[in-house]
Amino acid sequence: MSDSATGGPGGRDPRIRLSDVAARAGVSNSTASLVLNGSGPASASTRQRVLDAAAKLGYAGPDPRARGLRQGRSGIVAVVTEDALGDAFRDPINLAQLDGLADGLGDGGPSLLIIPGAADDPARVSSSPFDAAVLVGCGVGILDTLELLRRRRVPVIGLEAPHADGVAAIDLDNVEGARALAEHLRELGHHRVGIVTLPLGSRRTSGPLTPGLEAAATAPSTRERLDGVRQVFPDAPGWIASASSIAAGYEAAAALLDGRADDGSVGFAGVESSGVRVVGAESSGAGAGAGSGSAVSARPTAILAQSDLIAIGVIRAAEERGLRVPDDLSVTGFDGIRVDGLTDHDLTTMVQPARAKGEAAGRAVLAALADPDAPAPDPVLFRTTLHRGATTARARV
Amino acid sequence: MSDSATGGPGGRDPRIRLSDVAARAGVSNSTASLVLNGSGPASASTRQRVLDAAAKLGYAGPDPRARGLRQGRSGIVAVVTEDALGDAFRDPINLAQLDGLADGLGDGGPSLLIIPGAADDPARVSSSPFDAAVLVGCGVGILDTLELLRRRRVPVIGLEAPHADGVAAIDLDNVEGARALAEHLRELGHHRVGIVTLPLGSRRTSGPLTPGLEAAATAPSTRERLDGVRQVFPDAPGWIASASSIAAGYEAAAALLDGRADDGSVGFAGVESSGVRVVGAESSGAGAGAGSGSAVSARPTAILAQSDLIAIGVIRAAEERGLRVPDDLSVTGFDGIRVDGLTDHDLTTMVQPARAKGEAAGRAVLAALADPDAPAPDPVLFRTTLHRGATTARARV
DNA sequence: CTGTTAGCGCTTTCAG
DNA sequence: CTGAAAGCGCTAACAG
Repeated sequence: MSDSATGGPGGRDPRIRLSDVAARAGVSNSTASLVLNGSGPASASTRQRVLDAAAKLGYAGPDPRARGLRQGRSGIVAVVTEDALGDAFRDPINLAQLDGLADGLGDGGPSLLIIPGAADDPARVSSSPFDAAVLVGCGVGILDTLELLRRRRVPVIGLEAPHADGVAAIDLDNVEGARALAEHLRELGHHRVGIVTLPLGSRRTSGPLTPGLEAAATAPSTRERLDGVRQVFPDAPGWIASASSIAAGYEAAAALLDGRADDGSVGFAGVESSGVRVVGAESSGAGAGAGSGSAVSARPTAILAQSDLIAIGVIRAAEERGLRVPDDLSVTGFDGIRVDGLTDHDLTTMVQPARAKGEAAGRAVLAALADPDAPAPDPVLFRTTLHRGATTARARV
Repeated sequence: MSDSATGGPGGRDPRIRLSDVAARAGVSNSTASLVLNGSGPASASTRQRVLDAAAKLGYAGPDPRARGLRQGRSGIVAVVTEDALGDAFRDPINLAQLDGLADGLGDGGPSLLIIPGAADDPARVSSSPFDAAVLVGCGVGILDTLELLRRRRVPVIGLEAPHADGVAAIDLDNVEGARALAEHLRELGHHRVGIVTLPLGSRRTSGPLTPGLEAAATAPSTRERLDGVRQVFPDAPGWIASASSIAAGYEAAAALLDGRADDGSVGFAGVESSGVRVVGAESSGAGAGAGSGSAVSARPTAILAQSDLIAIGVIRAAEERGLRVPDDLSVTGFDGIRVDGLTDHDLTTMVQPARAKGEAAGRAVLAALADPDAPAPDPVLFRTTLHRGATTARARV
């Protein structure tokens, strides 16, 4: 009875160690370790004595730090995002992916360490222990970070991240999805379409989509979705949303519908950028006669939004201007988040298997951990499926 | 030139260690450590040699596991939730808190390890290294986990979590907020009000709010908000939502508006639970005459929802039944998430400083880490403020 | 079946 | 200003 362990909990005594348990049970450290981990044979009596001692002392289990050092792994997987935490997970599609990732890692599997803002502070990945890293939705702003991860000899999985040497890629067929959506609109007779893109890179600037900016886009999904649209509508004007959010979509659509997309980009109806200010239907009433050519009916008849949240914002902006969706304006989204009562509309969109992508990433992590010497596997490509909702209709001439 | 370090990156060679750097620089381990951490004086030339060696070898910095073991801390803070990941962060209010927490921990501060589903699997907290734990939005399902955390001698911060010995509490004045909201409705002349609550405990059951269930509610915020309402409307019937989501709010409101809240709970207008089926205005048309007493106008004139997401679902259910908000039905929320275009309505709600709460938790973590021997500080109480939106109006008699 | 021994990679006294 | 040595708490070989 010389120890005070049976005293009240929460004391200031140091944490109970394995050696304390072993001593009390009258066995060696290693025996205690074997018993507590179930990783070795032990006689029933020894076993019982160790377990009793552990229970009596309130042993919390092996210190994860020490165990991690010894075993060379920490049971942690890092989730690295370029953006700040709030920005990265505001869009439910990312949460769905994260959910899938947690599932894919399994029940007893590693836990998730969130490392946001890697673009601004690459060194963050150097300070915490983890056995693998998953890059989610990153652009090239992540490359510095990637270099550090390589030095750490940590397997890296990219979820719609830039392809790079040694990175196991989980991809989405954004190009085909976006192309199909655009094709859908063309089949409905739309010619004047506008685009609202996701941010082009890590710098969250919004504004008109100029050819220069478009060429320099670095965020993989943004650029791929843009590429898909360009196969159908090579000249459609666009606006860059500042984020994947309803508010950003609203802002962008307002700009597009009010005809502010003529700053160097190709305007609607083939209007050259000759200083002609293209005016939206509801904006000022006058001013639609000064064009250089044919019927300058500037307003788009359809808008392709690069995410569902953006699309909802677009719809709101349209309706606020007295445009009915889809009668006056067709709107498409991307992602297929279950809009869960966000809006009355059944959005036409490309549904992506976000959860499955996350799970695939989880499996890729486990595979890499199981065999660290295996080369990076081939990219896994997930496909989107078109959901024909009620926000697209035949263009009225 | 006997080493192969200048060869291509990504090789299968083991990670570079501090001793490799020290050896190459021709200094001892300790000197190299001092230089690389800037934690000790060194002559300019030594310093330079070490840095050169590190750069040349591509040293990734000290192994966080080893450093953690040695220093007794890991630079990780656990965020523990009772629910699964997706459920826990679907409501933006929780993301806002998390954002605040990340901020409160500061730039060079610890990273966040997400440990969801603690109610189902308390042992998860034993397998990963962390220096402190933040319990967010937990009920009593967390108590087993809490016991493990205590054994680990880890400081614990509770964000609207059950009060317990040694837990630094960051609270919200839910009682007063809910009371004020109810009072607001009463001042507007409402008597027949319905309640849609958050889940009562870790078991996500939805259904009518019976006195028995109400008495046994364990989730702190649910129960406090309920207590606040009860100060004003002691007998108002209610329905338990299955989650804080639009869909759950919709379901619950549908039940309430269709008069399904009479299963043992007190019905509207003082109708005793005598087998009388209270029928909503729009449901079957007939059936309103069989009551035992005065004018059985069963439909509530106001609904108090325990979260904004739920409130949005309530509004949708109401509108779908031909009820105008607020003319036919007043609806209040709770939280004050910026509804960011989710709905046309300007929701009457109690705004809570979610970000500030998270920041406070972050500061509490840092304080506890700085002085582990300090006793748990007094609870910090944040207050809500009433936002009078456009979803409440005077009751029409 | 159990004990002894040797580290995992790093930081931190303490001497020189 | 630098080096030698100790050890964080645990597990994994290897003996007994």
